[in-house]
Amino acid sequence: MELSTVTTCTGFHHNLTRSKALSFPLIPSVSTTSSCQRTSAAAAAAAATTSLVNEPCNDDSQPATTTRRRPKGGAVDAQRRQSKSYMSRKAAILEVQQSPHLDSALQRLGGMLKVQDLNIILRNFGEQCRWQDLSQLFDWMQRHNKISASSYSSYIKFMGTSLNPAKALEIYHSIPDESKKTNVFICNSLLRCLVRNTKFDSSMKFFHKMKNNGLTPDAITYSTELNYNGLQMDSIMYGTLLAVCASNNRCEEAQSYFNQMKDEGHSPNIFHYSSLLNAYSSDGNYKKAEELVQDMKSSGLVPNKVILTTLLKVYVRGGLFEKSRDLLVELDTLGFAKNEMPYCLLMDGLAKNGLLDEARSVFNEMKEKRVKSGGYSYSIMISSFCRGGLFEEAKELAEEFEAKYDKYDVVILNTILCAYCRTGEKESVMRTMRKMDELAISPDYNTFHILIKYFCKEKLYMLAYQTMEDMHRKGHQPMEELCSSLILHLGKIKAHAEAFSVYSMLKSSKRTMSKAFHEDILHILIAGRLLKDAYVVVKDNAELISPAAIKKFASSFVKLGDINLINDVMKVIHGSGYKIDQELFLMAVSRYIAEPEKKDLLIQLLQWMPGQGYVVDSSTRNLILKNSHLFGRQLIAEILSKQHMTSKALKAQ
DNA sequence: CTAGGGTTAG
Repeated sequence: MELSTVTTCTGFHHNLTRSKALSFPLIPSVSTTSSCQRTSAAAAAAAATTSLVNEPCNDDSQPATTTRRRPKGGAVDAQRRQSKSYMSRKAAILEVQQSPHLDSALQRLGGMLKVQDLNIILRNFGEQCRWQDLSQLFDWMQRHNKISASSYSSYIKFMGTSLNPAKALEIYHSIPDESKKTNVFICNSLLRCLVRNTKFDSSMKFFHKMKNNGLTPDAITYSTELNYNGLQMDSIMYGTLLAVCASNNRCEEAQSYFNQMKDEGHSPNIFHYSSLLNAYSSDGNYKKAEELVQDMKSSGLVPNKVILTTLLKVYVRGGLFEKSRDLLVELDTLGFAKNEMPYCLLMDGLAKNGLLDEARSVFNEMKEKRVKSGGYSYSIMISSFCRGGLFEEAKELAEEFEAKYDKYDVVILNTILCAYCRTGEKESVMRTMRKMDELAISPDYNTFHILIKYFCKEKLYMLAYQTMEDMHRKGHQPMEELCSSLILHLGKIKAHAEAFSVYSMLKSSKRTMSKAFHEDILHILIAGRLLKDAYVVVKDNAELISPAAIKKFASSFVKLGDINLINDVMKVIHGSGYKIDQELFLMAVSRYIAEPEKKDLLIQLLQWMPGQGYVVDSSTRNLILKNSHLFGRQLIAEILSKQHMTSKALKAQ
């Protein structure tokens, strides 16, 4: 019955893919390829890639001097001499690195070492986190004037990793050579150090908990470019730092850098004010924001479009919609509201505070004024309508957007896709997916999420499953709720292996998993007779599974599972605290009697039992005795008598 | 060369 859904689903799947030769990476490969075939193909591809990648590595592992350059004639001698000096320096490098008394080692060997040799040692100390030695060596290098730009760069970099930005700044300011101060490597190192150190929760600053937000490359790029131009290093670097803090909601750090730069005698420019203002927007701190704008005005700077728009953002985030509206009017009068940005800020804020009607009227007002839109406002309104449950209106707006504009990115496509999915416009959903494919816009986490939810709603569970597989392959981690509902549906349509695959995807991701999850998949695996997988689930999560489910699993496994694993299963469930009952022992014994060539396993089971406090009951005992010729009468008699003694001892207690 | 906007979430 329920399998008909799968057929429908495959049909739809065909419809979906037939229209074009598809590069759309989201659409699962045609149903003739089973998931496991695809997996092995992927594995083969991966293996091929690996071997390609590894080959040059093998070459590299050969001794470089013998296979690489082979100088001819007189060059050989020169190289030999060079090598000789290099060899002795190399030995000295090692000795300094390994010496327990760094100072005396430097006194003895420092003289023969070149700056680049000392840099090697410096980097070695840094990589080994030998901060004490690192500072000591750097000190020595400074004092003996054996120092290069590369030394500064490395040292500052390691001050970043050892979470000492203050020291890094101190060193940077102590550089005597002006040209070194604008050296691109040194500046990048310093910036990296500072940026890294702003990623710490301000309250936890001294506890050094790293957070990753991927902003470093931008900062490095900025710093690289600005160094080539050699302009106003400090001021601009502070600008970058403030921007980084602001966009990471690091209000306090932004504040402290702002103060620090003032302390150092730099007067903040409009960029610095703007970034700090933006930092205040994250918690809607309008009091501080207004103070800052006042401060800025009294320093002689006139608020420009960016400042006023950012202030609007502060008001919106603070939920001050009266002030926001007034400011928008002001922006408009000043000619600063010619594009949609300030309207977007307000609309989004209104809608997210449940004021959908007001958001709509701002949107209409904006359209009446013929304000230029790049599609952002549509994106905001369509998703707001979806959030508010106004799916028809969302769909109409999506259609309006498609009719009016021809500019797409992954966000607007996700937004309209969501609108069409919520209203169940199958044709429009497919058209949007095709559009994504044609425009070579690759689906992201949200695209997958929207589609999987849609396929589930349409009861196209296999399609939902294939989409989730794709999602997983692309490295996105699906949400637990989505996985759990899909797993239950796959179980119901008897797609047991697929359900288990979804379970495995979630398990391999870093997401948390609710306790009930393991038991849910266990029931599905038992129903699908996938008992080996069920065994793995039980083995790994026995303490999270109820005794009732363990019992169900155990009796299924002992009855129908791999006979070679029955004893292992017994040990695992016993080990988890489950008390094995007589029924289960009887079942196991019956399996072994039916397959006498597994007699060793029966013997092992019977020998294992007394140690765990188990003995067979009389009916199982009789069954064994009746068949003892299959197993060796003598041995059986011995084992059973031992069990009998254990039983007596247990009763006596 | 440093500043401001949107997509999920039952």
